[in-house]
Amino acid sequence: MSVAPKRPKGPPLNAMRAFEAAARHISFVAAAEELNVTAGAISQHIKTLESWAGMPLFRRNAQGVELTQAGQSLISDFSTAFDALAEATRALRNLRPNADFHIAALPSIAQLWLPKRLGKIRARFPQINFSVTAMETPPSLSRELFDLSIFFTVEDASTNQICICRDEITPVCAPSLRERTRGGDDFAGMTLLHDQSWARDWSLWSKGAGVALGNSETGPRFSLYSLAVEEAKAGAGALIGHLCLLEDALETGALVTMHHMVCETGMSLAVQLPPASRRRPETDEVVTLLKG
Amino acid sequence: MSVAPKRPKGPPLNAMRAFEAAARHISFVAAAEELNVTAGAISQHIKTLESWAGMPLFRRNAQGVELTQAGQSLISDFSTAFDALAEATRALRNLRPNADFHIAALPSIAQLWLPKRLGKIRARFPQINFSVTAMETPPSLSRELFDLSIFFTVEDASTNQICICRDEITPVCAPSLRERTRGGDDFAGMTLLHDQSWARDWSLWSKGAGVALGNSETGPRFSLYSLAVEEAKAGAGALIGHLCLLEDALETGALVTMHHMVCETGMSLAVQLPPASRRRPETDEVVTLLKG
DNA sequence: TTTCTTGCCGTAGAAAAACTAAGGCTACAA
DNA sequence: TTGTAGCCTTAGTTTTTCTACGGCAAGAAA
Repeated sequence: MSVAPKRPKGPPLNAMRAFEAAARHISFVAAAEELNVTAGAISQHIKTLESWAGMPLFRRNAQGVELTQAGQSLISDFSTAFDALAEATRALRNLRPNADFHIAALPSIAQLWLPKRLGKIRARFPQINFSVTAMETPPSLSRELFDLSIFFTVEDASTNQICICRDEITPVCAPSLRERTRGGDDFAGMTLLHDQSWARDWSLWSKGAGVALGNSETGPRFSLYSLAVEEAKAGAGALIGHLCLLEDALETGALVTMHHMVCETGMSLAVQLPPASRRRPETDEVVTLLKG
Repeated sequence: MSVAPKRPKGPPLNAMRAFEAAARHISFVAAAEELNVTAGAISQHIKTLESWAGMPLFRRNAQGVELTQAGQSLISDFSTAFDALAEATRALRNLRPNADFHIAALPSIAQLWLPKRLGKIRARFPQINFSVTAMETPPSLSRELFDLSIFFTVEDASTNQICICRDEITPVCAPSLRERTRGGDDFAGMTLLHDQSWARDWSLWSKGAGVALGNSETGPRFSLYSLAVEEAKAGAGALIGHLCLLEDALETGALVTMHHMVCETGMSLAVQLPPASRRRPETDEVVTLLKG
């Protein structure tokens, strides 16, 4: 007879969210990072959903996943739904008058560029808690609860993006080291300091400036740019300076430029905002203070 | 410095779902029923959400809840979001070729009216599992995973509603009891059987037919109409018969009508369908078989 | 070839969330 | 006054969810 006693249950919401994130990134690890869990958790969620649906949604390859036909067909419905849910979440959060203001930024920006501006912003909005989350890749502002993000990106015409300054690079070092190469092009004997995630910087500048380097690959690597900056200040060698990140150090003389050639990387330090409908009321003023 | 290490977390999804349901029904109990949990669970979810938001969303009165200003302002965003999510869920479920087909129906309809039709439907779609869930109030077909519902409702012009027949009532009893009142209006000495949720039936008919009843309130009450029907068959007394539910019993002679007056209740036995975009492909044919 | 790296899987145990059950309170109606 | 309807709270249990860690396969690098 099969008169079921219970209402038919939908799949677990968290599993759906995991699927949506994984489908958007086409990667379990990326989804895991976005949701602040381990990849194993995502894997389990997806499996739950697949068993609920009765068919696989991802094809697992050794070097990554891809969506199956079935998975493909769901992505737009799910994205729409979770967009709407993010909107609702934002509405919920914005009920609170002085909710925390969340900023996402590249670690180097968070450490070297932001503090000075943040001071002014805090002074302007003393009742609001500003919190800064450092991360390597920009979060989706339509999904996550960040009120703005600051990263190096290529400029686009979007009105949600406010460009602060071009990313310009040139070698810098401690004053005590400068004399050796003053005016000349002799980097051969110099220790070159590298940032892990900006490994191409030295060769980029070398090419742009037309200056030959002994070997642009060798030298200590740092996982955080600010560590490399500290080493450079201590006289450990030459560093490719991103000028906008070194305002303070150059101003105080803790670091000095080593060459007159300055190259653009093609990126810009830019503020990214959520869609207009979802912004916090303080946003515009905060942006103004960031620019100033 | 307040450099937060973790990404800002949204509120728990289940709490949001609970809020949405509670806000839609303006009742924790109704929400609990829809979500198949206890009211206590809803209460906690709402509390979680309120503490996340930092302000109350419901005002608790002794005889029910009402939304606060803040709660009011959220309802449309949340409804939109969960509508979209329901859509996505449906898409997910419809991936499976022969997924179960879920029917919601009033208990009396499920027991007395549906079985005969369901037999034909099962014969037509042998590979599909049809399951029937009995409930007192129609589910929201845009939220829950039912493929159609069958209830007594007032007719409306909606294309999602297919009217099967008018609800007509007249007293019935076992043949052995009929002689006493044959042709006459003497219900005074008769035991009147009542259905709990159709308590007004006897007085409705009495008024419509112009027949005085000794006391239309007294007599055994049954929580399920089909129990009352069984009692009536056994000769326990007179029952207000809903003709469309008694086709079988009248045909086989297990019950007979007691009076020539038949009243309409103003309701109709009607099939309700989900929005067109979300229907199962089998739906139209199933409806045809239900009508036939 | 061998070794490294990346990204997913699986499992076991731990942590957190969600749920139920039961008792209580308030307001309204009979 | 009693009954009923609704919601609340708390405690304890069940279920879900997550982490940690070892494994495996494929491509890249040595």
